Parts: sequence; structure tokens; C-alpha cells
Amino acid sequence: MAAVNLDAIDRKILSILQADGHLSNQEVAERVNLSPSPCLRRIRRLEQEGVIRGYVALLDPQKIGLGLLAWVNVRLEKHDASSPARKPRLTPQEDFAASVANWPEVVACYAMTGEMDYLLRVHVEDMAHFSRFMMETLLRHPAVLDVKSSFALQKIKDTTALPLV
Amino acid sequence: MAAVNLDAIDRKILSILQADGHLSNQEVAERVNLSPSPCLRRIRRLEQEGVIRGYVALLDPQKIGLGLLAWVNVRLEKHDASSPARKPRLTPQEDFAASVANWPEVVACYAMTGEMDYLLRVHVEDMAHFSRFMMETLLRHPAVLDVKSSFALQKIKDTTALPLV
DNA sequence: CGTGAAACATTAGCGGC
DNA sequence: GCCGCTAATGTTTCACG
Repeated sequence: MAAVNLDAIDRKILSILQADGHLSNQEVAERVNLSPSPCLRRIRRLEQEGVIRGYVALLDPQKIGLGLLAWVNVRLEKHDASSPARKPRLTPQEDFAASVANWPEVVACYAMTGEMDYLLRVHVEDMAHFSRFMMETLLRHPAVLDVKSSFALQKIKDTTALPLV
Repeated sequence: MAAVNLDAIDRKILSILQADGHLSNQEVAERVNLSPSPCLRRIRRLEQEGVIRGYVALLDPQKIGLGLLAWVNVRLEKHDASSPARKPRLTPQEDFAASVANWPEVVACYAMTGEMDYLLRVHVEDMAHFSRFMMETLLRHPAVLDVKSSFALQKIKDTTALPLV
């Protein structure tokens, strides 16, 4: 969980693989001025330490028909401890988190500071689908008290590449 | 830009590569019950059509010392058209977008509906770094009128895999 | 860390359904 | 059109210096 020590070559490897995860080890080795085997050893080490969480293909939402991107702020009911006949199996938080895991249109969900409890990133086809998701899924969830939605008008920047400190 | 026609095998390939972009073509071919060459031809076609935008390595923010994740809502000054001595080179929107591209701690930025104009996702080491980013960079930007920040307390879900409709 | 060799993967051409 | 075979080329990976 704690931060890992990285030297300059490690950081260079990470920044290369953040930009293109499909480069061959040989290509990466060339760019960091190493021969293939030590470069591969570093990459495997970074994978095992969990610095590299994995490799993925990124898709274009428009091209697969997901034309609408929304952020939804969600507030949950406060766990009412005044009259619990018996202890519920799940807190509202646990119940909500478990549901979010099964909603594919929700690609990200964070518990947040501030007025609202959760921030969700939601990809859907269009406003009709968003409306259905809200009415039939999110607002029907027993733990959900209140929601506020905003919609993306324009993407200025969106990268999976983290700054290397 | 428009959505692309995908058959069941294309969707299966995409869902496999969204989960693991490092699988060999042979492995993918096996899982979709195709021999390697037609599978590779499909993957190359999906890449060329832009359905697959690219392949990347995902890093663990904690492991590289990025312990704080913030969302920042930004409101820009309204372009004052009442007394322009001469036309400025950039609108406040263009000016802000150009700056965001150069701030590595801002990994995502969307123009949004609602009260605030932009939503930024910001990865930094800790609150001291966040404070410096705000004071010395974001709030000093001439186009920025007003900001509101929230901080991630807990990650419930965060995936790059989009739902395949 | 680098070298070399075996094992493995990618990819283009061609024939068949 | 889309599939699958084959064969040449390129890549990964490991033992060893």
C-alpha cells in the first residue's frame, strides 16, 4: 500500500507504458537505453509490486454508442440507529457499494467529502437511457436519499496517465 | 465519430481487451473461438476505426506517492463583450483549456452543464501539494472566477471498461 | 547488466467455404 | 464477404557469464 521507491529509469518506463501499453519490451528497452532483459526484469518487478495495476484497451465511447456522459452526486439515507428492531445485514453504505459494482453504466464511484456522499461517473447511450437508469435503478435503490446530475458538454482532457512525482 | 457496427464477436473481443490489454492475439482468438488470423484482422479493424483508442498501463496512485484525489469545480469569467478595446487572442475558455493541457496533476477536465463550468479530476501527493496547486496555479489563472473542491474519501469503483451496448 | 538460444507470438499470402 | 492454414519474421524469456 505504501509508496514504492522508483529510480529515474523506473519512472521513464512507467511514463512510456502509461502512454502506450502495447510497446514491445524491446522497444521500451531501447528508449530507456537498456538491453531487453534488465528492462523486462524492471517491468515484472513493477507489476509484482503493484505499481503497474494492469494493462487495458481504451475504447471510444462515441464509437460504441455511448453518447452521454453524466456525473451524479448521490446522498444516502443516514443509518437510523434510533429504532433498529434488529441489526440489518448491510449498512446503507455497504448496500449501495454492492449495487454500484453491478451497474455497468457506472464506471466510477467515490465516497466524497462535502454535501453529497458519493460521486458517480455514468456512461449511457442518450438521455432516454439516462432517464431509465435514474428512474428504474438509482432512485429505486433503498439507500438513496437524493441525487443531483450534471452532464458533460465537452471533453477538454481525459487521460489515464498519472503524473510521476 | 459515429457509432460503428459491432457483431457479437467484436463485442466479446472488446470486452476481453478492456479487461486485459496484454493478452496475446492467440489467447484472445481461443476465447472467442476463432483462429489467430481472423481474430487479429478484427482487432486491427477495431483499432483503425478508432473503436479501440489505444492500450495503456494503469498505475496505482498510492504506489507512486499520489495519496490525494480531488474533484474541483471551476467557474470561468464570462467573456466581457461590453468594452473590448480589441479582440483578445483567446477566449477565457480557450485560454483555460490550453492551460489544463499543461497541468499534469489534472488528469481529466470536462465542460459541464449546471452552475459550474468545468469539472477537474486532480491527483496530488497530499493536501500541502493540493494547496500549492490551488494557490500558485489554478487560482492565479486569469480566466478562473471561482472554484469548489471535494476530496475522495474512499474508492468504491473505478474502471476504464465501458459497458458494451 | 548483457549475451545467446529456445520457445512463443505475430502477420502476410493463399486457398476454401 | 469472412474463415483458417502455413511459413517467415520478430519477440519474449531464461540460464549463464
